[in-house]
Amino acid sequence: MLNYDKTDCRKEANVFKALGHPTRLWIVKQLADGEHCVCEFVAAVGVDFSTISQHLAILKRAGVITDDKRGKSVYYRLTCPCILAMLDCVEKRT
Amino acid sequence: MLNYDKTDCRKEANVFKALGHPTRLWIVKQLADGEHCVCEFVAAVGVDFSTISQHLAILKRAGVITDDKRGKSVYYRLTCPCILAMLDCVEKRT
DNA sequence: CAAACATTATGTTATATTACCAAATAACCA
DNA sequence: TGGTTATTTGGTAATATAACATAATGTTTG
Repeated sequence: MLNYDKTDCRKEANVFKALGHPTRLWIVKQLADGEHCVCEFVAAVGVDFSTISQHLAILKRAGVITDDKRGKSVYYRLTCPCILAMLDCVEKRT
Repeated sequence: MLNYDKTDCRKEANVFKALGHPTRLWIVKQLADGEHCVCEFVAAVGVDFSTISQHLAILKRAGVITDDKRGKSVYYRLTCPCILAMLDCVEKRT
């Protein structure tokens, strides 16, 4: 007999939700090879600084990425390599 | 230099988006051990048949699950075991 | 074939997300 | 210090999603 607890999967679902946006997923993929700065993302994606910043905040809140302020710039990187395995899994099926 | 193609990650992001809802993620977890029928989910979650069916359709469209009609019921199962590795990765970090 | 059951589709409303702008904050340099 | 660059925050409008009720479709079984 299956048993559902509403609060059970909320936090975990949030990680997937964070990855569930084309721009955010792209950002995560770029971080696979190493850290990047916010301005690089802004230049490549071609949206407002604030939009990228908001996407980064969502990924950070979900625990997928972490940041590091050096000089004038903020650099982001993945918190854990298993994220990459997840990407591989999804790439294989699409 | 980073390069962003808008259509690039859309389909892959859709897989994550499908998993990014508490009820849908719970459903996927239940399928980890083997197939289940729609009516089992409805009974456990306590929402409308149509709501569960809609969630299942989203997961199916994303390619995460597949269905199999036998007798009066429709049984769902995961399309690929690597989904489970993704769940493990996320569980470890939450 | 028709009744009964299981699932899907449609329309609607409440809520959540997205992206932009403008303003605030922070770090460096002249 | 004052100016410039890099980033975050808050407000807002357009769009997307979620959940429900109800209607429609499809299958099995009598």
